[in-house]
Amino acid sequence: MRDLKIDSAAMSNDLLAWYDVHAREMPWRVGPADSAAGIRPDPYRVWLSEVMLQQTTVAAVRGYFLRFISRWPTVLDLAAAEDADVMNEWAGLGYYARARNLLKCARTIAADHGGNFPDSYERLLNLPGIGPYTAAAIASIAFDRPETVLDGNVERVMARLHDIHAPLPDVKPVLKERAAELTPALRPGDYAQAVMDLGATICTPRRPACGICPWRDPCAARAAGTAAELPKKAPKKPKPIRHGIVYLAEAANGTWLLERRPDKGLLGGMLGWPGSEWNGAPVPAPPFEADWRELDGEVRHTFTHFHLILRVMTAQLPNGFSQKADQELVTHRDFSPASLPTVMRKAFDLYKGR
DNA sequence: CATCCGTGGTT
DNA sequence: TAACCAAGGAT
Repeated sequence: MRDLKIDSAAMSNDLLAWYDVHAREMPWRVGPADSAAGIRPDPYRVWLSEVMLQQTTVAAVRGYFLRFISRWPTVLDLAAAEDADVMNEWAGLGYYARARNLLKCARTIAADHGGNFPDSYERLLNLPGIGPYTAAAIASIAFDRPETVLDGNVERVMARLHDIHAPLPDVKPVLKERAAELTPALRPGDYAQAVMDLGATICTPRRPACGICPWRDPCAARAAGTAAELPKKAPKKPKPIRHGIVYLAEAANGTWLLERRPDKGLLGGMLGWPGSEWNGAPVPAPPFEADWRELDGEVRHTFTHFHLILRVMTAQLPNGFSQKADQELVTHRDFSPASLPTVMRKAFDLYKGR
């Protein structure tokens, strides 16, 4: 097996040359020309975008990022925000622990770091919501430090470049080593984004465009004809089907009864409809006694580790209803389906379209 | 360390 | 349509 170390400088140069021409435009990104001239992006924007991009596509993030930046232009603005405002703005993006940790992190930056992000991998790693990937991404992209990012793109590119057939996630440390060998001392931030752009646009999961890849010559999987089947992954567990019942109660004046879910667990910290537990055989749990009517149809939604089928009940919210601790009466004026997690919005859509 | 944690687009 | 996939982190 040839030693890629010998060619690593040439390879990173080839990739950067490709990136100089093909870098994708993103609202949080400083283009390669400006970056090469020494202009760094705002660390706040890099951090915000990287957290939003965790397990999430660029297309889905773009609008959320622009709305957050518009509403909270600096990390100090975000640190001073109300919890509910941030959670409402995050609604629909998923993985809601990210939003809770985002606020924790912003407040830590404000209280302990004078409003400035630390510029080293180690100190970034200590902040809530920042793991190995995000710490390396911020250190390299915002501060141009030669840290190695390892995300799904980089894993795929390295597995193919070296024709590694051992399955993820066990092989991850090996891929990290291979990636580190290629990380250049010059323009490491651009390099990090270049590898990820390469994975997103050319070295794609299916049907990689090997013919136009800047690394087509050194790629071992291309030579072996195995690129499309890499990286190998451990088989996934089947998703069970769970059932639940939600209760939509609207008062005559248009006020809705909602519940703020506990911070931990599924949809933690988000607003939702009162309802049963979600399991094999849900026990009805109406929030008040009434003549509940079941809507035709059902809500189907798939979470990370289970499928959910919801029955939707409706009744009129009585005048003078006194809510419990975690319940909220949201007036017609304040009610916005967009501030609900998607499964809850689906239940509302079923009601609206009845 | 295995499990938990969303969502929308693509194939 | 069911499965796969995406700029992962916390516990």
